[in-house]
Amino acid sequence: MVQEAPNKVRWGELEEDDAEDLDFLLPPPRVIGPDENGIKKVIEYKFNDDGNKVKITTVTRVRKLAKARLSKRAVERRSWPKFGDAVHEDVGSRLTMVSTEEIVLERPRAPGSKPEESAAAGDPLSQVGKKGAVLMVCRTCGKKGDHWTSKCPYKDLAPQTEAFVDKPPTLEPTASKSSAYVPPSMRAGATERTGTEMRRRNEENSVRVTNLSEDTREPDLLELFRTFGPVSRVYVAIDQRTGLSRGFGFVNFVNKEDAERAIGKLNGYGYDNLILRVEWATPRTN
DNA sequence: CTTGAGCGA
Repeated sequence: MVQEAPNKVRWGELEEDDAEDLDFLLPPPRVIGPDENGIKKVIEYKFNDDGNKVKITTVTRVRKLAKARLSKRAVERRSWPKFGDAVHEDVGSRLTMVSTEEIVLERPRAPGSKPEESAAAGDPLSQVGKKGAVLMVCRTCGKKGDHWTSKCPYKDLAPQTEAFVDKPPTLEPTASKSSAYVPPSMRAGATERTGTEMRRRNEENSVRVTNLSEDTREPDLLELFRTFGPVSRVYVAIDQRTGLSRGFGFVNFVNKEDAERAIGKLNGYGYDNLILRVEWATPRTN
């Protein structure tokens, strides 16, 4: 007869899978080292298949190579105190953490914000749409109520820096305080020229270039034509589907004489193993 | 063979 103590473990009844549950009965594993020579000892205890307690000592040698790979600075950093969000962390020895702080980026006119807040009170353009008076504002010359950007008489003109040097705007006494933009045609000394004349002149200075090689781009055309005088625009027709050049383009000159000379010199000119055709362009049909 | 794309009421 065997008297059973209530909590006594009966080895024979143990399932194999439950064996690990008894690990708490074993002494805790001990780690010794690594010492000067890189020798590290791990002593742990296990139950063997017969249910007997055994002591297992594992001796390993810490690879010197890994030690050598650490830079002096890296070793130094290990003794630093933690900082940032990692201060409250005790995971491993990590010094830093990815910050979870939220940083809000300000966008001008973010969706949902009130546009009125950003509009200056004294800005005349802020009144656009309120009174319904000024609706057309040209983005090229800034003229209000006159024309859209697409119809601007100055849109094909090259930036004329010399115009400001040669003819500084003579402001009328009443307007002397304001620094309002004065279009070149309104300035003192400007030659008499109506808007329609300017428009027509610039359309007519448009030169058509055909028989371009496939890989000719706008910068190439500009390089070729700018030797004759200031160029206000270059355009190479691109096939939207293939992205390749369609073999023709346009060059607009500021001065008609330059365009004439370019036509005379470059028509029949060999360019990229093709013979260029350069002639006046007929106005675009809209 | 061959004459342009795309913005706002």
